[in-house]
Amino acid sequence: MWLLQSVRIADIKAHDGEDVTIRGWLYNKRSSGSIHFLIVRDGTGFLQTVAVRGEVPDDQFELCNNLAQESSIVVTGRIRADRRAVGGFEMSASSIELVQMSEDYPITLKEHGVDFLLDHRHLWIRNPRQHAALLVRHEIIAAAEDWLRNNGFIKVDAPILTPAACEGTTTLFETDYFGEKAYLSQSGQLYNEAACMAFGKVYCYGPTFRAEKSKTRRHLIEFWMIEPEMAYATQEDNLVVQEEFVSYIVQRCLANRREELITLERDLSKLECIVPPFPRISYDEAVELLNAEGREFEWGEDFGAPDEAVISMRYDKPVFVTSYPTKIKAFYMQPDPDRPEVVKCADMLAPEGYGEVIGGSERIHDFDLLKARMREHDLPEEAYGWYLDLRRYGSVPHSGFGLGIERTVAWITGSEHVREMIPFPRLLNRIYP
RNA sequence: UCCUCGAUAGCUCAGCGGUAGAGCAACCGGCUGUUAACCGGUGGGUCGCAGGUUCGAAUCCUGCUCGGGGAGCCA
Repeated sequence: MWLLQSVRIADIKAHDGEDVTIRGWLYNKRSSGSIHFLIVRDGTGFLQTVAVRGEVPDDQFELCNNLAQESSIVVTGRIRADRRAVGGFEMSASSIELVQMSEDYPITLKEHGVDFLLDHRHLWIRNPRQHAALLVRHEIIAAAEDWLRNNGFIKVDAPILTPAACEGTTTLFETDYFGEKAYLSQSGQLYNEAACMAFGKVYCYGPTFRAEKSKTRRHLIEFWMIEPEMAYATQEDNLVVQEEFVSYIVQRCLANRREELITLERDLSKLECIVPPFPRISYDEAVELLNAEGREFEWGEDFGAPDEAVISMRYDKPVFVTSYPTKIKAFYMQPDPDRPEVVKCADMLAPEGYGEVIGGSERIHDFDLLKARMREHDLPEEAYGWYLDLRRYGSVPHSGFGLGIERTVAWITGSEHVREMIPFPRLLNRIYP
């Protein structure tokens, strides 16, 4: 019964004046002859404990001389407010019990290189900044699921092993499925479309895999996506849902993870203004804008990262870029009936240059049109028979989108790189630890 | 795949033709209010790998390997 009896450092303020026991690890130590300052972490926070010679048993005081970083210890003592302690509270220790002595913990409090830290990711996640970012990630996922649940979406998960590509045929991880080829999922969307015809509003949350040789601060080989899909929803409905959804997530992080955002030195004013409605700009307007900025961009090309940055930097909220050319978008996107050369879609670009966090569209609901588009894209009809069925039995206009979790975490935490936004990143040529 | 930068002590780096350095970490000692504590001492390196130039290479040249940043690719 340790877990239930222990006090969590996160709740320490409620125990001012009480004797409590903390079960944790030694984050750092400062010693001064007859006094030791032990900074203990327990997974929920950090607490300075003070061990004074004479106030703890002598053998335990001597133990502190040799106590190494990340040794596991159980500390008991009285909690009291003290301005000299980071966090405003500290513990006067009465007993220090060693669980296991750590030896030569590799990650020191000084600077380290990226390669070294990634090789020690299993330990790096104990670091305060990494810890804070992953707590924000947790909040983002919880907030997203709460919003969807509260708005009538049913969680219907999609398979990871799939018989055919959801999108283009490049960049898939191939595996063997009892003698047949199978691929790791790139999106749960096609299955979501089936599910939304059964449940109305659905979502899936899971990992997706891209075998792209991308080496940028915005790309992971394995990343997580949350994908809502709605029957009888137009692209206009889709955009309203997206701005409500994303605003809720941001405001929840501000409310519940303010301390972590402060640890990460995030400028909170940049998040406080994230409320609906979000600005919208059409692809056509974006092209004009880029040319006005001197980037020589031709209609029909896809935006590169620098182009997205130019567009998003003009706004202090996420911006929707709508109506992309049909040619550069996925086969299932609904062409605009008045202008078939563009589709009813939108990418949501996060502010401050964080790039695309959402891609969404209205899907084609007409059987013949979908079949024609699949032929244009050379997709094997036999693998997509079930998908075409959805246009055969009660097809209706429907829309959906996918939110990339790690890019969203990077934006909300104000972080440089998505690799630190997931506990164990899979990167180009890196699958350890 | 392309451009670009890099690889020296456990870590972060300096040294850039004349036989290897610092800070931190480790270990020993000192200190009753530290905040990446501080002060003194000790140990620790085939200078990524393979060739070449040179009297002499961590240092210059070539190739390779690995990594960073960027581009491309990328709902």
